[in-house]
Amino acid sequence: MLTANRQVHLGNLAVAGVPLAPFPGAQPVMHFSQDSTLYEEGDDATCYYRVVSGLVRTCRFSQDGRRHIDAFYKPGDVFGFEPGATYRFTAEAVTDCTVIPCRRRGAEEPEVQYLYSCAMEHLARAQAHAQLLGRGGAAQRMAGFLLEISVHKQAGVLELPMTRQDIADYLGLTIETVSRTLAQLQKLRAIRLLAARRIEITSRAMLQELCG
Amino acid sequence: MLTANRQVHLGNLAVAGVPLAPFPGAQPVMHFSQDSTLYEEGDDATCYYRVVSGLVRTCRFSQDGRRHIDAFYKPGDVFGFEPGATYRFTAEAVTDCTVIPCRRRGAEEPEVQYLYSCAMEHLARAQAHAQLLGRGGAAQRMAGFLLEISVHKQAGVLELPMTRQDIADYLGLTIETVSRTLAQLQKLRAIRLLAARRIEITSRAMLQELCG
DNA sequence: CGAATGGTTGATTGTGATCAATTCCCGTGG
DNA sequence: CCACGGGAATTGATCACAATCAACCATTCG
Repeated sequence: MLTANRQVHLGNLAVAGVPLAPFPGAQPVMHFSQDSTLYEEGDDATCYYRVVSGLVRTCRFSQDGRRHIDAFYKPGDVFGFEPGATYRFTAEAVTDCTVIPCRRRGAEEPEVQYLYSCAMEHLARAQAHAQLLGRGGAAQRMAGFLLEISVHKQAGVLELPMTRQDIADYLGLTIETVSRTLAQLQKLRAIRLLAARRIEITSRAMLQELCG
Repeated sequence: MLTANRQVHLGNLAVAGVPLAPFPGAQPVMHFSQDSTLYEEGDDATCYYRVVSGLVRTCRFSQDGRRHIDAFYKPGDVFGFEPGATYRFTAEAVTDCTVIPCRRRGAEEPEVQYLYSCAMEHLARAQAHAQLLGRGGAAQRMAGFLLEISVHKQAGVLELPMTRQDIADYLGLTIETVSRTLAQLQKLRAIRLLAARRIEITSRAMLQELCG
């Protein structure tokens, strides 16, 4: 088992001990296994989802075969709502995961109120992502990514649920560059590579300085 | 005069002849001259705005001095609403422009309904921007940019209100690369450079193929 | 044990950044 | 009208960084 979010209690909808806001119109939970597809780009956007456990990615493919990862969603995050009638991204399970689907209804209250806050949350993330990609260097992007996924983590040790390819496609780099850049950050004493998927952040300050 | 949106009628709030949706809580219009600042990152986000005429950019500076342009807003677009209490970007006038400010009120109906659709619109744009920046080549980014700003334009000739530096900061490139890439696209017969700020799109299909 | 997958490391190439002149475009003033 | 000046844009030469191509290593699984 890659992920181990043992604190999930479906009964009261709490993740890691933190109770979640009510999720209007929730349906029974669904399980997906690693690398399976939750929905595909172009499908009718009948539902949006909240992640209960595991990690989900939304992505899209260019016609030259390159994959662009739009975002990662961790427990508590909501994804899959759309301005239009169809999904603009494909959603896939990075790890085995559990999600709560929720039928889209015709923009009633208080659903809109809730969705609005979600949309703003997503907006901020997408803008941050664009800024990350606009920044020149691989080190800057990598530093930004590490800070992004380690936010809300007080402990210095990160478990990365995603592969190097996932990271590369999220940062607009190649796996080789991701690997080299991590090695380089380790040489700078900003991080320590405990294992391929385990990273200790030894100097958050240095990462922040790197990504500006 | 750089911009010439002569069809603006303030009386009935129409832009280029197309009537705009009502703008709840609108205040008297404001004018800003080229390169002036509408608000700065960190200011209290008291208002959001709709562009009546001209072009507005939202941007942010990294501590190494590099500028990242988040988005351009043209007549009819709404910008400046925020998840938090302060602006996360600086807004500047690319050209002389006129905007309608609107006080943020405490999330009442039907304001939220309206803001929700704006947020989703912004979200889609920010995601598209991130994807543009994630794509490798300068030609791909440039092609994507040209398609983006020429959408809703049937005529083949584009008037660019922004400088090469603006384009560069939006695409995460340098002005030299922007210039060279445009020249290259011209050699491919995808566009024709009529003047520095006038571009004719001769093959939209080729641009689409380039950016995938 | 061998195959498969994911990750790292090395050598080389290619693309865009950087540094450095020019050229173009406009508005101004003689 | 033309000369001039200044900002914007283009073009050229070189350099740096990440992509690519290619082995190689580590771990897991049959």
